[in-house]
Amino acid sequence: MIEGIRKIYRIRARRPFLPELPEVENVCISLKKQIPSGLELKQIEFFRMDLRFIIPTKQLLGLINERLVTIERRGKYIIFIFTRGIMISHLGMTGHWRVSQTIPKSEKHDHVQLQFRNSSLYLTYNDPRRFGYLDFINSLDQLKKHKLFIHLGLEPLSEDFTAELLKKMSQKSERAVKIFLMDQKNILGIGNIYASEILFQAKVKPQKKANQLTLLQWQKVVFYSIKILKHAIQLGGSSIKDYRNTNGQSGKFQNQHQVYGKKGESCRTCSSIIKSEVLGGRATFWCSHCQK
DNA sequence: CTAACTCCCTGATAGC
DNA sequence: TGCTATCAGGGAGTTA
Repeated sequence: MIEGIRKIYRIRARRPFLPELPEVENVCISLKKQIPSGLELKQIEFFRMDLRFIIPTKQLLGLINERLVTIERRGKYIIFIFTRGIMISHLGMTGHWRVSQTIPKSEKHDHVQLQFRNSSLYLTYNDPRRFGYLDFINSLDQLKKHKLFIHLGLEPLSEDFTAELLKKMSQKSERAVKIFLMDQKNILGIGNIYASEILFQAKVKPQKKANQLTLLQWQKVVFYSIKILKHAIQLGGSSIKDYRNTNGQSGKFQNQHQVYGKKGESCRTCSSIIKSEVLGGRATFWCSHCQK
């Protein structure tokens, strides 16, 4: 029993912060709260340029003296819209932004720092694994043509996200439905954790081929995608409000996991043992009794 | 065209 | 105590 508890704590402590749609949404919400629109960018400092891609430093420096208009999310991307020019941020696996009201104490893996005028507000990008990246574009029109955005799929919290459309999109796909869900060309923002959780609630086995799901099963996938993502946004929103003091690692959503990271534990619905398997190179968890 | 595989990177962990 | 090997994961790039 005690060994079981120890095991759970070990897994929780080890679990990294994985920015999927709800986490990125919360980052955007807290950034918007802390950085009032209209602030003018005073300075950008680059401590290193080699993230996932080389940061276009010259172009980003062009944002100096521009005012921040707003911050938006597209899938897992954060879009900082300035009066002239846009900064795109992807957090990869371990990226996070922190806001401080005073000169920030430098931390290991800080890569970029923005300073705003007349408020001594600082925005620092930290990313240990450097899977994240920053880019620059001139306007929102260019966003649609951006090579990283041109193939992006459905926003799951939009009206386009319907079972009928998913069924149509998956008609020819022989891939496992979990891989289909995680493919950003199909749906935005669903990562490894939420894919397992959504399929558990929808009672669909992750290995089932995407083109073999019935309309009813797609309806369940859509319903629980929206429900779980919204729920996770709410929980993250409540736990991340002291965002500037944290590095984003403290969300409450992980306490809601039914299957992810629970290999060998009992299913909360039927008490069967949760199974685990690597699918498409990613750890996958499911209940073979509940999910067909 | 689709799908599968490889690789990038660091910190946590296991094994010795 | 410290060393080395292994692994996780988003997703672009490469190969089949």
